[in-house]
Amino acid sequence: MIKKYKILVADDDLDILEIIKFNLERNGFDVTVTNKSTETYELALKIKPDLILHDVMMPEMDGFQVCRKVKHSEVLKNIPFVFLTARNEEHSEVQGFDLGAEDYIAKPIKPAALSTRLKTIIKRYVKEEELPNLNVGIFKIDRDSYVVYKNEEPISLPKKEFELLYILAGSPGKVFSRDDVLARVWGNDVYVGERTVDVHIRKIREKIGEDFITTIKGVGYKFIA
Amino acid sequence: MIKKYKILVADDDLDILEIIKFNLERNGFDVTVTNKSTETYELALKIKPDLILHDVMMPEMDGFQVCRKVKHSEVLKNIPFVFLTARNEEHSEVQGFDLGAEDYIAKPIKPAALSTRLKTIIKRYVKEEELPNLNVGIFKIDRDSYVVYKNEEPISLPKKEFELLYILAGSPGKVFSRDDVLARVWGNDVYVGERTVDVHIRKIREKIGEDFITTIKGVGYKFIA
DNA sequence: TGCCGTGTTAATGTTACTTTAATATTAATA
DNA sequence: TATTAATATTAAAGTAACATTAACACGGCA
Repeated sequence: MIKKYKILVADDDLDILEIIKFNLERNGFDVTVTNKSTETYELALKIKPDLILHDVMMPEMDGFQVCRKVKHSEVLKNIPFVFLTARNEEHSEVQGFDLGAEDYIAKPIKPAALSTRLKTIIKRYVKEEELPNLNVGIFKIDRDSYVVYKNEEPISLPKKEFELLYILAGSPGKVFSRDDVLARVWGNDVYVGERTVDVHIRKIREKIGEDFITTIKGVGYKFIA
Repeated sequence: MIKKYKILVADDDLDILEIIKFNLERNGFDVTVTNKSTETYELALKIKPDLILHDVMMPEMDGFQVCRKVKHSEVLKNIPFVFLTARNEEHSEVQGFDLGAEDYIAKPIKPAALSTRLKTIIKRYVKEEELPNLNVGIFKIDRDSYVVYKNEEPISLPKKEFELLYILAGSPGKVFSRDDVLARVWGNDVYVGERTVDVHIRKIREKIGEDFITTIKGVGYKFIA
């Protein structure tokens, strides 16, 4: 499962919203938009975005007000808040605003740059939980190199097979239903058939041997060490 | 990656700020400006500039006061602090000020000269971290000469190819995503497409041989020793 | 000025991974 | 052992990811 970052975008210009949404989604973000800054806070509470991208100049509430409100919320205050500013607006005003370490992006927006920039900002905040390498029985499962060692023999697995084995081997003996596996390897919003899991299990068994993953009929699969 | 130096500029004249900002940015600096000397210190704490360029004569706090404050901060005291002085101000006053090894620049400013001058000053302070040469398997990667030796055979690589190989070979076996590579070789604020990495990998493989960089589909590339 | 080397992009080709669907096999149980 | 449900197996279709090539832009330099 590739972590899909959620971005909340607020701008009163519907065209800009459209452009941003289109481009970010094409780059694998999960995008929610609003054209009313009064809604930003409620929306943020609801969807818990990984980043808020907010126009500075908006009717009713400006970006600074929204930012302050967000930063006073226990739940939301750790979400990076990025300002969108028109080129001729006062950048210094943004810079002077006590943002913690917030950032700002100037319009007009360069789509290619935007995704990269946001990813960088998110990564700075959300320190990816480092998933540990595993040592289970005769197997060593090494995420750094995407290689599984059976005793000393290196076996290279493609992504899905690797992640599936990683989940199973992470809790040896525990049975995972196909639904569990799909949720954890494919993610909660990807819908593929359950038989797909069977096929991947087949591939893994071919590569690491038949004796390490057992089937519990009517339940699912488990890894045995 | 070319290190992009951050300059913090303080001057009460907005026109001068504009000119300086424009010219420094054109020369590849990352520029933050303020027209309030009372803000300099806070801003510096926030953005950690590589150099502070500060007008001497400013309302509220003059440059000397700001400089003193900065030099008393554990975090900031190693940042070079450069004074901007009007031609008819007392240079001797600046020279007499106990600056450590600070510098000053006289207005009116010659844009072309400015960038060069600042670069020189920064380099004097910021001793570039010395990256070590690598010996990995049959390869020797020599930063001094930008040459890769495969056994004894010297292979000359252009900059980007060299840096890319250097990153990969620096952690043999570890998989680097294209994003990782872009961040580390191109830097966090340069936006080129991911396919660019593929092309460079191609060039490197052509030169050092096909068997040393492996592709992990869906993940990235790794160097094997 | 024109050429060469480097870096980037875009277009196209190719590979191999993923998913599905069809069929076979196995296990439970009556 | 016949029936059924569940899983295994396989091949084929679909797709995503990567490889390759060519074209262009740009700067340095003869």
